[in-house]
Amino acid sequence: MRRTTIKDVAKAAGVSITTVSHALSGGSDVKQETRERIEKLAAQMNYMPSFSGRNLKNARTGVIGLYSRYIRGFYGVLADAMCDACQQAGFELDVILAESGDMVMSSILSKRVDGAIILHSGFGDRHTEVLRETELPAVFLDREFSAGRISSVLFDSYKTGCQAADYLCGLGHREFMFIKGQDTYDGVERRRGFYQRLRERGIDLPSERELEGAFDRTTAQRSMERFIASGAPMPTGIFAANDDSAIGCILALTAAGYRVPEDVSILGCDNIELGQWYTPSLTTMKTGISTMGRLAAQETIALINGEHPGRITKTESTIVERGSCAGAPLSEAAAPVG
Amino acid sequence: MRRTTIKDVAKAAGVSITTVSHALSGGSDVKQETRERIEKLAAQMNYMPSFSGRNLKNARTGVIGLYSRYIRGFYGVLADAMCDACQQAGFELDVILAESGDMVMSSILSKRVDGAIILHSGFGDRHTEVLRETELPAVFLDREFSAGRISSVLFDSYKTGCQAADYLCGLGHREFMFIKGQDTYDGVERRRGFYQRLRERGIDLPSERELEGAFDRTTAQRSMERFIASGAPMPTGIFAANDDSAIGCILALTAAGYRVPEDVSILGCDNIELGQWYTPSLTTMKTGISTMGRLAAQETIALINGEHPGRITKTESTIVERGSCAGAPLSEAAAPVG
DNA sequence: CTGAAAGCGCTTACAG
DNA sequence: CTGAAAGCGCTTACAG
Repeated sequence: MRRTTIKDVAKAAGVSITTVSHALSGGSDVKQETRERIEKLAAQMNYMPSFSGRNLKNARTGVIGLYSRYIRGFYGVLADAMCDACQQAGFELDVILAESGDMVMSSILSKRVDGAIILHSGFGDRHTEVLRETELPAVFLDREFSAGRISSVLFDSYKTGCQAADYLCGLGHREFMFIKGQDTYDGVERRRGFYQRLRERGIDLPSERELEGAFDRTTAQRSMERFIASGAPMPTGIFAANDDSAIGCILALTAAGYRVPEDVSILGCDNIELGQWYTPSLTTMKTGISTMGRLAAQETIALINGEHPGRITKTESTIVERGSCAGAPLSEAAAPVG
Repeated sequence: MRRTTIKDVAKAAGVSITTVSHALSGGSDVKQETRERIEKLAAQMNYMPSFSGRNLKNARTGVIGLYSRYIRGFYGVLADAMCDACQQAGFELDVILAESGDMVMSSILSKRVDGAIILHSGFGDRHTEVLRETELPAVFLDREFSAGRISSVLFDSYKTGCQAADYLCGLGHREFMFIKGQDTYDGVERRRGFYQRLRERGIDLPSERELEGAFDRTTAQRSMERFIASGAPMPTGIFAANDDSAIGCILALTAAGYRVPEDVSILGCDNIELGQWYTPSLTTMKTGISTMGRLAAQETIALINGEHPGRITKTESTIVERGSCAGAPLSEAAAPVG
């Protein structure tokens, strides 16, 4: 690969590299004529300062890194929102796909980014401790942690769980079921809020009515099929830890002859696009992924600028009422048709 | 931010920076005992060679850059597949979100990546010319171009268009419609193949039966509504430039009383996830996004390794038969029910 | 307004 | 087996 350096430009312009640097950075005084000549030459020669050369002196890269294992789906929406916020502030967003927490840490320790946004299940307490020692501005999206220059930006998933309970209770339901997600921050908190609010309302959710799930369609579907096969009475209000699980549930229920929402109401969480096209369309909790992405990027930038120390920010959810929830049926428990 | 450098490690270990470098890079001979002491110290001190320091000497970054404007949806699936292929070859994939072609070019000229995968509508001929001069290994995903160290990896969208025509003709259709996409490589080529194959079969597609679309649901839906309102006879076989447009069409048609696929068959393109859940489920051309991502990453790596000069690779589509296409109805033109 | 020089953190011949 | 020295491409006091 051919690389044009500042030396080449200096030689072509007949000046020192110092003058080229000055002319191009625009900072210090350079004679108008000289500056123009250099700028023209630089453009002509496709000169662009080397990232590494510049960074070695500056200790500032101008890039914010988003560290994750995947980038499809949820992550992509998040990243697009972050990108907008970064560009507005003059930063570039790099999505750095890392297999392990160690790889995330290595990349951070190699001083490639001015700030890091971390959403990686492989990033453990050990890494967090190192991160804190480096004093690099960083934002977590999947755990509640703050210190020095480290913040967290999260969904208020506990509250979301509470809202879910309130909504279903408001429709008159008294018999509930919860479809678990994975043991991530959001999975745990949504569950905790849902149970807590039911308890406050004097409603007990027995453990056999908590079904296994993994944030995907299939696991929830299988769990529900097993529950149906067990012959246990079907509750009328179901909260699934996310939309995919809710859809898996609906699939199993309708296959067994239950009507949604007439017999059973199902409330999802996330507001994925598919939800509005599904039949029945999915009633769900809208968590606001783009908002979170924007907030996370802005928080990272604020941390880089030293505007305030690390802190925890939470964003709230709103309900999206569609076709999968209705008032509780008159009889205590739901039964399949025919 | 605190930064541990090779000097700190050298001082702590009581050796020169040369020895630290040797010990950590693993290459040259260092006494076993010394190496172990240095490795232990480096780990303890959270030392990791600076990306910039190392890169300045090496002229090799170990990173492959994916340059695009967005990362959600389609792009995310692509990036995840690329990431797998990159990691297998010891490269890191960075997704660099750039607003403009100039930004892509600047990033490339700043020598931050060993190879670039480019999927950016803002990257024009002017940029391509500069790219060629830099001799940086690069792969385009959205144009047919090859030279020196530049390859293209593409969907064979012309052939996809041909297959679409063959499939609908095979079902007995003779009256067609095409829903346009945008003027991207794939949009243009899908159209070209579809028309060409119809022509070969002696079928003419009059211009009033080419409807405007923009690869999204809404534009296609509006176009179809206008067509219906015009009172022109409805063809029985429709090929939409992508799945979103196909869904827009179905929305407009069913709202007007047409039955899909009994009255009108609709064939999409892309095989998006939604297609299988939609009612009717969408018959579509599966283009293989993950395959393309993997191929693109492998091609970039081959170019970096100098295995062969730039070239053009195309991947083919396969039909996914579902519920939106059926045999042509007996009457010449479709009519809405009731 | 311009330039010589130091130095950022590393690697790599080269000498010992 | 170990280290002094040069140099990668830049920026930034500093001198003139």
